[in-house]
Amino acid sequence: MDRPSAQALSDAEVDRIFRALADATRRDIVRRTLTEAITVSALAADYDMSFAAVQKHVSVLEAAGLVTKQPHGRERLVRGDPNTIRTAQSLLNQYEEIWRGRIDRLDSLLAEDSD
Amino acid sequence: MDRPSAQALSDAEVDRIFRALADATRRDIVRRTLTEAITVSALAADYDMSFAAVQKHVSVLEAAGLVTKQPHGRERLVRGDPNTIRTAQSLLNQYEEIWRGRIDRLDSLLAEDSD
DNA sequence: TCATTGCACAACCAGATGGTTGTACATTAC
DNA sequence: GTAATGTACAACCATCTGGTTGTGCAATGA
Repeated sequence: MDRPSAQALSDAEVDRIFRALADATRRDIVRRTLTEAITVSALAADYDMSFAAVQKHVSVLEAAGLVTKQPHGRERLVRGDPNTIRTAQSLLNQYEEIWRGRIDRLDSLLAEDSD
Repeated sequence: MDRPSAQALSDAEVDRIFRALADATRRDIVRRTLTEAITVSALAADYDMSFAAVQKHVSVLEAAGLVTKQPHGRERLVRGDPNTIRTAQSLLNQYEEIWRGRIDRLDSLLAEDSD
């Protein structure tokens, strides 16, 4: 089995998820916002780059579905989305299963041989 | 627990792994080479791009550790590396655990309240 | 031997990425 | 009311990315 399974993602969506994860600052933002919602400016305060740069990182994460942004007065609360993380996990699981499938095939080959 | 755990990867290494996965052609190459070793030219035959382009994709995957290239006469056998897949999985697991940790903390808060 | 095949590598190009600064605007604080 | 804060967004820039073509060379096949 493969999990309740995310409904067929397009290549572009998968691209966006992995690409969003391929940056240390963005991974850090995900990490921090998984435990609690944090405003963009509170996030930005901890990185050695401009507010606008952090804003861009957040928007890349948002486009990938890894975080959501919720308006709260003039602030925007950023929260990590565990569902998209699980989507990525299940994608990687598929590769591992393909690999395990190969092993199974080798096994049955051996079984045939010993017939 | 977290798996036998990959030995501390640098940010750059993690970047490379996720970046390599953020391209549909490269994901397809990984998929195909997990079940059997395939030469670069055999891989290239199935994509609508030049041999050199596929060569580049393979080298991105190789730099990320997602495939290995083994010389075999004038050919190069490409095989997917399940270990690096598992490394990526365990990275994603960490995020899920962080999220679960948040839940646990909420639970203990509730527990305190009911004291 | 010599043509063909498989690969490596360099140069080049358009477009994406990751950063910057600057401007504008809504919300909150004083 | 006015200043300060938090965000959005555009323009700009250097570098990276993903493709191309072309050249060279080693291994294989005829």
